[in-house]
Amino acid sequence: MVWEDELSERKMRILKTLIDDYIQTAQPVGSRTISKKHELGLSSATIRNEMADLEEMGYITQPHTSAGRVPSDKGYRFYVDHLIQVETLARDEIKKIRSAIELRLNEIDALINRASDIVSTITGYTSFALTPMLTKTVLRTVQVVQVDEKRVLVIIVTGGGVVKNSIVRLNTECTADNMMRLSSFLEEKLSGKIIENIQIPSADFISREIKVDPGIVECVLEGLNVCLKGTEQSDLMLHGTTNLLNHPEFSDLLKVKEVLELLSDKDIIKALISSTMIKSGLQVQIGKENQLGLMQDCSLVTTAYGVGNTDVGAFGILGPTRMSYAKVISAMKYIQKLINRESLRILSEE
Amino acid sequence: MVWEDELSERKMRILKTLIDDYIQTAQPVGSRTISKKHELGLSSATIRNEMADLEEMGYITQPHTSAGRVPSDKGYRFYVDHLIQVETLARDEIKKIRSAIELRLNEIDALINRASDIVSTITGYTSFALTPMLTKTVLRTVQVVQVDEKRVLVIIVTGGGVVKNSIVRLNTECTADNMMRLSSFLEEKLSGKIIENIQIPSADFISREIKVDPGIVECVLEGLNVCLKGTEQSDLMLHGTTNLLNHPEFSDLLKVKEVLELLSDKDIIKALISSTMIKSGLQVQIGKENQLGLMQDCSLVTTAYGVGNTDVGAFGILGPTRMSYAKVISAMKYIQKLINRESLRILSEE
DNA sequence: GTTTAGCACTCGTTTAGATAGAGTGCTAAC
DNA sequence: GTTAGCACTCTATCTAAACGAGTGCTAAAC
Repeated sequence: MVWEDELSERKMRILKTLIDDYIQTAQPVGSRTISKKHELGLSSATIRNEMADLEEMGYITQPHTSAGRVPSDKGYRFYVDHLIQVETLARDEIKKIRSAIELRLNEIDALINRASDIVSTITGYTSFALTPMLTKTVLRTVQVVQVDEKRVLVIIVTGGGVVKNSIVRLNTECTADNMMRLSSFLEEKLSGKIIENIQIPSADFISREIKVDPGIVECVLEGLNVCLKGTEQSDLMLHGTTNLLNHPEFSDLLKVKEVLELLSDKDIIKALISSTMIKSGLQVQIGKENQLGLMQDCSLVTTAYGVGNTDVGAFGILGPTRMSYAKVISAMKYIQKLINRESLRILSEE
Repeated sequence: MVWEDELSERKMRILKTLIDDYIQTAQPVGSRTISKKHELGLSSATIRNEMADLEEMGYITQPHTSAGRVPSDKGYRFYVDHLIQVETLARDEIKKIRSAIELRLNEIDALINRASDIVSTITGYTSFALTPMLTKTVLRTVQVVQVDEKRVLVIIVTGGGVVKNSIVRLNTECTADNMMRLSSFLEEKLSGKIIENIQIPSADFISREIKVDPGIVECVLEGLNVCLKGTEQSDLMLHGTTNLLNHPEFSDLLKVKEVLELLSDKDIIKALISSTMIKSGLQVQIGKENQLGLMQDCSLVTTAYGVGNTDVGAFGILGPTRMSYAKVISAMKYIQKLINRESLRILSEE
């Protein structure tokens, strides 16, 4: 096995040209094509020799003897790590993105939804987004509201204007006055705190403090807990699922079905994305690098977004291994920057 | 053109046999197949004659000269209206349905979601459901809650335990006391009423009545309106989208893409279903009978569900024209009955 | 030593023609 | 009215041949 450093300048140029061409055409690329279409000033024979080397090193492969070469996962990896030149987005693409993001939406979920949508239409692949975990934002308000004699509604408003609520059934009746006292007690003790740091006082303590039946307090706290738990779950959004079908690698119906079925299982996709959130910054998973056996012909480009220095969610795009990495990466980076800015505005106090 | 009444007993039997067979095999059915596989006691030649008649009358067609016959839309229509024998569900299917529906979910949306899911797995087609319009249920509670100096949260709880909320920004600061008065005023005036009958009092009137700045009242009422509007919108749920791909009529990738794209446009599907909600009871739209050009090879079986006598939502299944109507219809009827019963429990006062 | 032209060879793809088979309509007999 | 028989039609499948893109190797040129 030869070291990557030993890839000569020329080999790298040839590899890049080959991958660029393959990304465009989806057809195995021959030596003649490379020497003709792209001005390297080399004959096809020379390129043939170099390609034989590249194949031996594992960067490219031959589908069969008399076909051109196709990049391997290792080839793509090298391409993404060293050869890619970041594309600048077209002016109208930038405009599209900006106008979509800068609509001054007041809900963070809507913002993320929109961002995911735009990134899928611009790249032409499938995009997904994980709405933010709100556990790192502040709790703005807690309120307990009576619905009828035996049911109350617990509501919290988090930073980002996201509202979570939960209806709980009490085992004994409760007066409006009691509820009010409980409500303002919780409001006073909890609002303004970072959600994940919140320690809910014990039901007994509260009960003594404000003279409300402990059973009732217990139930309400349970509802509150559900609300707080709700801030941990983030929703998955998908856009442009059918974009996959535009690419020849999905011309096999069986494969299409497999992938679409996989995509409709939100839990799997969530797990897949969450796992990439550990490292921050943009990440590219090429082919078999991702965990899912069924998606070995796909690549995943993901990035976390956040507020200040804390990542709260992630989004990314899914496409065939032969994807236009340059374009995808540049679009993602740009959108991520905008999201970070906007979410800062929404999630932190204005 | 011959009248439908003139279809002889024997022609009807042949038509039914043909459609039954075609539904199973998806292959054009020949005269020999009919005479052999199914005991009509007639030779293929006789059946050929009858089939020629049926073709002339428009119930069946020939894809090409030397192929068997295939039911036309008209044929399916006659089949559904007159020939179908309602299938009884298998015992384990009934069990599946019952245990899914009778989980005693407390939110109507979750119930509908589950029902839609189960109907898609049982039939093997794609199912969709429109969550109920809640405008005909009572408003249980209205509450106005202060989030910070300049923002308040308006919350309503409807019958069925569905909570809608809206955050509004005030143009002037507001005291907690004012909010409280406004909140209890609205609660007193509006709660207990059927939502669609609610007439919101004018801001001026309320302002005079409880001595709160009219600008503030105005803003809050706007939020309230958003909440009430929210009860009119029903959500669309889809299940088993990829089931479509199991059927040979969707072996063409282009068609698959078209249909999937159509399905991902929720507004179009909503409109499609809503239009069938006008008539109550189970409805079957066969082939070109539906409005959407792209879905001319599909059939739609829909039914409204409701509480008591008022329909509040709809659900249904989408499959190829060659679908197993008997099975679908029996499953749908059964589930509809269960939903009606359950939703009555959830939506009306207990 | 590197590059290139030339050539034989491989192997998948396309094309055309032949074949098989399913199904029909019609006629004549039952 | 029903059925057996037969000629005919048309599609789907199979086969073989031609095609062509691309390679590796060798020997000559730079």
